[in-house]
Amino acid sequence: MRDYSFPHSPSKRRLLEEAEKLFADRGFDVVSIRDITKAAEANSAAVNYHFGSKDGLIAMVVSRYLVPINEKRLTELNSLEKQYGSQPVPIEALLEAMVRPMAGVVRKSELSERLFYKLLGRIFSLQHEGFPSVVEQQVKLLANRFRRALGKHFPNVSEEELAWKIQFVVGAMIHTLIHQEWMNQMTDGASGAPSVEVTLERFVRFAAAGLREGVPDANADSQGAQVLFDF
Amino acid sequence: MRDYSFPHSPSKRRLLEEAEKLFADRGFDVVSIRDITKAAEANSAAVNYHFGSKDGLIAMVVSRYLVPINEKRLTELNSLEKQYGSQPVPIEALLEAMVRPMAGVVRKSELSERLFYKLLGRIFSLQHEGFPSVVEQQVKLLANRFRRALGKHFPNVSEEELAWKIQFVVGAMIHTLIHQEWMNQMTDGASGAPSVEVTLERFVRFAAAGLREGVPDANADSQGAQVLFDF
DNA sequence: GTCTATAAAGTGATAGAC
DNA sequence: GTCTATCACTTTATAGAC
Repeated sequence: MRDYSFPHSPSKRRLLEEAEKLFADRGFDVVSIRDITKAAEANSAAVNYHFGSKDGLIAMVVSRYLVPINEKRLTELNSLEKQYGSQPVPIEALLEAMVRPMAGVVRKSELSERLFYKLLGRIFSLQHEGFPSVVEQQVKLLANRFRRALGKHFPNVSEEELAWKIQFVVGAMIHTLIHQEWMNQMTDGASGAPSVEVTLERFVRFAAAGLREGVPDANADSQGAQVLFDF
Repeated sequence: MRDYSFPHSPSKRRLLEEAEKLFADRGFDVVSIRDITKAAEANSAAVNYHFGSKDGLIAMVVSRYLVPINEKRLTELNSLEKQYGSQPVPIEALLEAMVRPMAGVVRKSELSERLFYKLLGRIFSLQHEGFPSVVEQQVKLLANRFRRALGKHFPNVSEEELAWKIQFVVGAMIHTLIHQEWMNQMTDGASGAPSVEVTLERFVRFAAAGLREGVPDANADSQGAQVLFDF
C-alpha cells in the first residue's frame, strides 16, 4: 500500500499519466520511451531517471492498479467466505468479487473509463511477463482462492474441467476489456454504449451460466442466487 | 483460393515456416525480420525480396490459414441453414461451425498443434490491424451471418445484448488458443493436457450455456441439441 | 534468386553539464 | 531534477555485386 500511490513529483506523475494513456491505446511493446517523454513534454532521459528503465515504468503501471484491485478482491473473498461459512459462496458473488473491484479503482487514475479498462485488459494479458514478483504472487494466490471457492459448487467436476472453464471466463473478461470500442464498429453499432454497470452484470451472468454448464446444481443456487444476493 | 497455398520456392517456404513458429511463440510485433531470416538460415534481405515487407509477410501468414478456415466456416453455415430451413440452427451446431474448421486446417502447416493454435489466436487478436482487406470483408460477413443465425434463437433479446454475449464467446476462444500452455503452470498442472477434441467440446458447451443464459428456451433445443446432432 | 553492405531511422540507456 | 548529447544496438528496407 506504500509505493503504489501517486508520485509526489509532478513531472514523474505526468510521465506516468501519459505512459498509461499510450500503453492503454497501443500496448506496452509498441510504445517507446520517446513516445512517452514527448507526450509528457519531458526530456528523453526522464523515464530512466524516474523509473530506472522502461520495464520499471511498466512494473509501476502494473502495480499501481493491480495491487489495490487484488487487495480488494481478496478482502471481498474473505468477507464472502466468512459470511457463508461452510456453505459455498454463490457463483455470482464470487464473480462479482473478481470484477467489481476494477470499477472501484477507476477514480484513482485520471484516465477516462474507456482507457482505464483497456489498460487493465492489457495488464491482465501480460500474464506474468513484466509482473513484479509481488504482484505475481498475489495473482497466483487469488487464482487459487477463487478456484477453490468455485470448486465447492462442483464436487464432482474434475480440477481439469474447472481450470478450463475458468480459462474461458478470464479470456472473456480480458478480451472485453481491451476490445470494447472495436466491437462497436464490428457490429455496426449494435453493441450500443452501455454503462460499465450493465456490462459487468452481463459478464457475470454469462460467466456464471458457462461455469454451471453440465453440472447437477447440487447447491441449488441457480434458482436461489438472486434471493441470496438480497442479504 | 489461389495464392494461399504453399510457396513453390523452397526458401520462401522455409521463411514462411520459421516466421510462423516465431510469430506464434512471441507475437507479430516482437519478432523481427532478422529473427526470421536467421532462423531460416537466409540472408537478411530475403523476407523483403519474397514478401515485399514485413507487413506483406504477416498478411501472407494471416491469409494462408484464415481464408480457408473462413471458407469452411461459411460452407458449414450454408449447409446448416439449408438443412434446418426455417427452423433455427442449434446453438451448438453454430458454434461447432465456427471452431471446428480450425482443427481441420492444422495439417496444412508443418506447425505443431500447440504452435498452430497459438498462431491462430494471435491472428484473431489482430482484429483488423494487419488484415488484408479481402480477409477483413470475409470476417465481417461471417460475423454477421453468425450473429443473425444465433439471433433466431433469441427473438426477444436485443441486438446489443447479443453482441456482448458474442464478444464474451470470442474472447474466451482467443484467450484459450493463445494461453493453453501458460494455463498449465498457472494451475499447477490441474488443467491437464486434453486433446483438441476435448477442448473444443468443452468450449462449445461453455459458450452455448453462456449464450442461452437468461433466455426462455423458445426453441427448446437446450434439451434437443444432442439428438439433433445425430442427423 | 541470393548475397553483402549500407542507408535512415528508431530503440533503451547513460554520462555529464547545468 | 532537468537537460543535451551520445553510445551501442536494433529496426525495416534497399542498392548493387554476383
